[in-house]
Amino acid sequence: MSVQERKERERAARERLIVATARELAEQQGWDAVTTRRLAERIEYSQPVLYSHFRGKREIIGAVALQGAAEMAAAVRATASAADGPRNRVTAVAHAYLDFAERNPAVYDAMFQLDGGLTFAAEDTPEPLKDGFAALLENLGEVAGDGVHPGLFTEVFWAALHGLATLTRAGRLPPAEAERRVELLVGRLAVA
Amino acid sequence: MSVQERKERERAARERLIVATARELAEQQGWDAVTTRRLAERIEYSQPVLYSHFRGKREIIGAVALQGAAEMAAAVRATASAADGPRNRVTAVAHAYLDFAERNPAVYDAMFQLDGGLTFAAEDTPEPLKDGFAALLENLGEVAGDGVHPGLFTEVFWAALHGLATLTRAGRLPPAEAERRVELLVGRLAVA
DNA sequence: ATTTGGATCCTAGCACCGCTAGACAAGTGA
DNA sequence: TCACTTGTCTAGCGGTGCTAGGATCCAAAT
Repeated sequence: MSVQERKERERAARERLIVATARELAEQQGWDAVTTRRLAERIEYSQPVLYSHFRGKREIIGAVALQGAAEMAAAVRATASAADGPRNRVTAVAHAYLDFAERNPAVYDAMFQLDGGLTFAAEDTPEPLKDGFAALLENLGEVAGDGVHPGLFTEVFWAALHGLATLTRAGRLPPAEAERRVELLVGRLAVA
Repeated sequence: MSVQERKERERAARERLIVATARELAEQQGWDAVTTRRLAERIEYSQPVLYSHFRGKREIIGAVALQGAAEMAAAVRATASAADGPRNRVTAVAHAYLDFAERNPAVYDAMFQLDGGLTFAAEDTPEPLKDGFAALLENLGEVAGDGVHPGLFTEVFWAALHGLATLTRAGRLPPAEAERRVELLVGRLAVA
């Protein structure tokens, strides 16, 4: 059985290599540059090998997105736990979110702009995605205010952050005043 | 000179036909289905004709985006002018914006998700885009609150609407509670 | 030790994409 | 009527995601 186990290990390692390489290539040159040919060449296998791990390019994007969701959840939790008081936590979460989006634009695209074939807001939503939302909920729910459902509040806050992240990065908003926009958003939405 | 004028008229008409057909096709089957071949076939000309009007597919997307921006600005102004009181106007604007995004998903994509080669937030930004932002500013600026720059407030409000629009349509947010999210957003952000 | 069978991987190719060079026809002015 | 410009089309380039079918290699069975 040892032989089979080794093969499975190697196969899993190659799958991780594919995802990591796709992510790396996307961050370096954008998702348009992530073609199945280039990706195959980088991992030093032929194209069809990709399709023995994933149904297609979409699923590779989805895998990068899941990895990103887990990292973002961790980043949010780490920043939030270092802040004291609900209000400071909210500010910290907002910054952690926007920083992640800015520092990992390709991963952020995989999560929210591209079609990774992932299901959101449903029962069969993959765990990392649910957990990413949970990380926001944990820290934002406490400033939802009386009579406001924490989940709903988190959705609105998240949507606002998402809007800021995407519009800023696409050049729709001047980056200079980013910090003041965050302050305004947190100041108005969060009920201390 | 009359012959030349007629030709110019016909040429302008054909250009409008291209944009209208691209938009129609995108709304019917999504932007992925808008290929230069299919588009050429629908307007009953060959592919190269498209390139005598536009530099490429990107510019066609941009033309649809500009058309959409003008329509959205008109929709926002029309809805806002029918509401009395600053607060009602803000709610009306939010609904007009989200309705437009929901009813014209392909146009909204052309404006904000796809690359139409347009410049935003700069001097050489095309007029319809500036005017679209102006339409928001006119109605949102009055509820920015003391000491808050109306432009900055509008940017934040717009970002929030954009986040709601995109996340909802991409299935990231359950559509059921859309109305309550708008209420929460307007209630918190707008200073009466 | 040899053979066999199955897993693994690659070469080659399909249909499609955005885009363009160059041939061809149609209409204009002399 | 003839030359010429203008407009349009056919054909094709290099690229895309994806897959069929054959070659190879290696573990298990004889």
